[in-house]
Amino acid sequence: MTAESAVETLSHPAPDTARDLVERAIDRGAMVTLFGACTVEYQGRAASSLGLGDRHVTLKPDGTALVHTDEGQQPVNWQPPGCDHSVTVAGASLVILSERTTPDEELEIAFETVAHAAAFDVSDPEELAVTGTEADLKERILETPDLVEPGFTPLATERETPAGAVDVYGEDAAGRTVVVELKRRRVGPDAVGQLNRYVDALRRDLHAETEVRGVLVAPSVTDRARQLLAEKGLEFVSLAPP
Amino acid sequence: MTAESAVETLSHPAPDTARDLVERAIDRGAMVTLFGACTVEYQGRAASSLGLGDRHVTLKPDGTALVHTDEGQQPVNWQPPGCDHSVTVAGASLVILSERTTPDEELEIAFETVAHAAAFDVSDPEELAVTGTEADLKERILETPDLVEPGFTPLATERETPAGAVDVYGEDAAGRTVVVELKRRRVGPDAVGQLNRYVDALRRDLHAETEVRGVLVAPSVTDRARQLLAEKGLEFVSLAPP
DNA sequence: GCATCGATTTCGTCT
DNA sequence: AGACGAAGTCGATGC
Repeated sequence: MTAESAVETLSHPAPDTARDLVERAIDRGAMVTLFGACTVEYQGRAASSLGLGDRHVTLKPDGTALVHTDEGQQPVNWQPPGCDHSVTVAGASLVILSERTTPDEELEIAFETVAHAAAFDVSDPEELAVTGTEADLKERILETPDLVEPGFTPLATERETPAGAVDVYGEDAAGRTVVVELKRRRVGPDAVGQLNRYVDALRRDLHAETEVRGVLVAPSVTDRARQLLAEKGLEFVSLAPP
Repeated sequence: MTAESAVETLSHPAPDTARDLVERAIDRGAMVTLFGACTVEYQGRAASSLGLGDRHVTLKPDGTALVHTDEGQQPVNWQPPGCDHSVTVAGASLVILSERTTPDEELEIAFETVAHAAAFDVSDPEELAVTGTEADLKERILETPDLVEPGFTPLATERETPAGAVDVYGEDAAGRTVVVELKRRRVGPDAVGQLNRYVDALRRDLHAETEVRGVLVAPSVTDRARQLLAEKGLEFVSLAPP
């Protein structure tokens, strides 16, 4: 990150010229972008094929590959971090190959035409700071347990059960065990199923005479989720992250 | 998508020059990319702040915004399709603002330095064709129901229950109701919870004397998922998408 | 518009 | 490496 960051660009380069730039950029750990008409083939956990069209391709120094069309937030094709990228010229085409193992996956991008190629030297020392997450909601409850209900006492977070870890584990004013499942946003049936699994597991694990309550804490619930809560004898408390 | 796709680029432009290019590109429905040192602020469903660093920014004609660092497949910040993008100059900075309503969300990218700016005219007539999905697994079972078990007869797909839609609904050789939940890959406790919700719901809905079996079809299960299946009296059949 | 669920989910954390 | 659950998840479908 400098006032004059190192940038190398080519407009409508010949395949050989583009290959040289991409090869050098990958070698020195730069970020590469390509734009042009290409086809994309993927094989791995699934398989896909994409006919000729204009796309924007990004190769990151960590081994990520992204193929973006003009629509959508998600790339139309991609490869996760840790892949090996290589570039070759096949006839008049520039071919990008991105591969990895465990699982075996391969992404091939064949540019019939490269309209633009660029290499960027990237320096990014900063970490993203996010608020409004489930972790923030948990802290809020640990600071003010009464928000769950008067007399609630947290005893542990991430307490392990045979069905997984409970977000907040505690007891109510009457000494009954309380399992709290937190969600940062409006919840559906899946969250009720999750809470129910934990309550079930603890009822099995703890002594038979121990009463176990399950409380779902979230900003709101859907109708179906509320129905499922009622059927399972579980409770809901409306609360959002700070 | 032409042999000479329209591409406009600037290296180390002045803020005003970059603003003009970005503004014109947005107006004509082109894809915009920017690279340089910037800060990013987000407020909406959550909130985040990102200090100064080199990033690659993409603005798509459908209103998507993406901010990528040198690491990770996911953008460090973003805005989904449907947002309004605007560009202004504030002092020496180029500021990109991306906004939407329902929910109210705002992303502000302030470039201290623009190392590169580009506008791409995109034409992409092709649709992605994917195989190896859950839908492919479903088709496989409908074609050859014996893969679930000899004598299995599918009666409906996406059959509605009070707990959600069942992937494949049918009956076994003895006439018992069978609920099949499909997963394209190895499954954990969540899938068992899902299947259990459907089975529970149907046992309530159907007459008391009707026996309901639940079968999870996936390539494999985790130990915990297998344990939960056993506790709930549910079954597992190993099968992968074609 | 909301609800539900799949996804080549990705990502972080912990075992 | 695998398991488990969160995510500003996104995206597709149905109501």
